[in-house]
Amino acid sequence: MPFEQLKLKNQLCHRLYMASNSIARAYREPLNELNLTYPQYVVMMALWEQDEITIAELIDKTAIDGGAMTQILKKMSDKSLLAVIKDEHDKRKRLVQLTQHGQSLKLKAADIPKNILCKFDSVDATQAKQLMQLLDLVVNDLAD
Amino acid sequence: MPFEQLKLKNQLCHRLYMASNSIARAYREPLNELNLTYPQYVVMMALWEQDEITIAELIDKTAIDGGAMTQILKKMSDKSLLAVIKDEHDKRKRLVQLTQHGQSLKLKAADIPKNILCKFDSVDATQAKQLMQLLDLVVNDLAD
DNA sequence: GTATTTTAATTTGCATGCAAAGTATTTGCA
DNA sequence: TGCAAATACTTTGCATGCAAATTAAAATAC
Repeated sequence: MPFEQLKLKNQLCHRLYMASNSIARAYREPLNELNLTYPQYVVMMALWEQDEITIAELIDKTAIDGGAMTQILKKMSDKSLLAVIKDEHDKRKRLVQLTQHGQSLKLKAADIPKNILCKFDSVDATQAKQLMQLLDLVVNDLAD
Repeated sequence: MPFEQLKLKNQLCHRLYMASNSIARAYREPLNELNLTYPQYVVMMALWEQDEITIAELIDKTAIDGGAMTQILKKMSDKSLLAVIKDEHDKRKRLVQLTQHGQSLKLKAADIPKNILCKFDSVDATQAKQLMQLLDLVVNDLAD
């Protein structure tokens, strides 16, 4: 069959595109209640794990684009979720620090993962873990 | 361990986010040579499979947002890849039709999938198929 | 047969993702 | 010491993804 490799049903990239958009869409409602967008939620998760890190470290952990990160942090700062402060040791760097409000939001977010997971009727824990491992392989192979 | 469910390393959504962005980034270079963006490439693949379909069908096949589709088709039309024509039977609908140029681009695109696949050192064909099946489960479970 | 509802697209406003250019510091090296 | 190269961010311009409002036409209801 000619051009079989160009059919949409055979494209891993298109599956990833759809799956990524689908799951981001699924997060929209619960995140709206926290007044967070999905990338902002990712930033929050990174900071809940480790607070007061540089923007570069945040970019490394989240894989969010640097140009976008500046804007995202500005909006989050405007919402008093975090503050961006100067690093006195290296004035090129800036440190990101959660506010009390930002820290306290962790409690309200705690139920979100479970509420998303319960939408998966066909994917059990084993398959989810397997999926994550395969995605890690993809990401690593494509890393510069 | 408290809040384990909020750690980035446990988030399927973040894996999908990174994998989807990574692979879209990998397509950028080869697609630049065809003067196509990734969503435009998806539209082309859909049309190479079946030409002269309605915008709604194209949205259904590609899972591209309707609002974005209008803009994408306009740009592709400006590049003479396709034409959007009225459906005489139902004046609400519009049909998308590849131009000769659009059709001929299929030949130049034929090698792209292979060139992307060869970047995957750690993912063999079996794993790729498995990954696609798992992604299909995710997409189906999250479908409205 | 006309009003209501549904369907198909477009438009608008906001939030990224990304490449490329620009700015401020710090490093490293001659 | 002095300056080129590397770092850490920010800014800008373009292309979506998405929700919500809008427009046009067809399908249904009464």
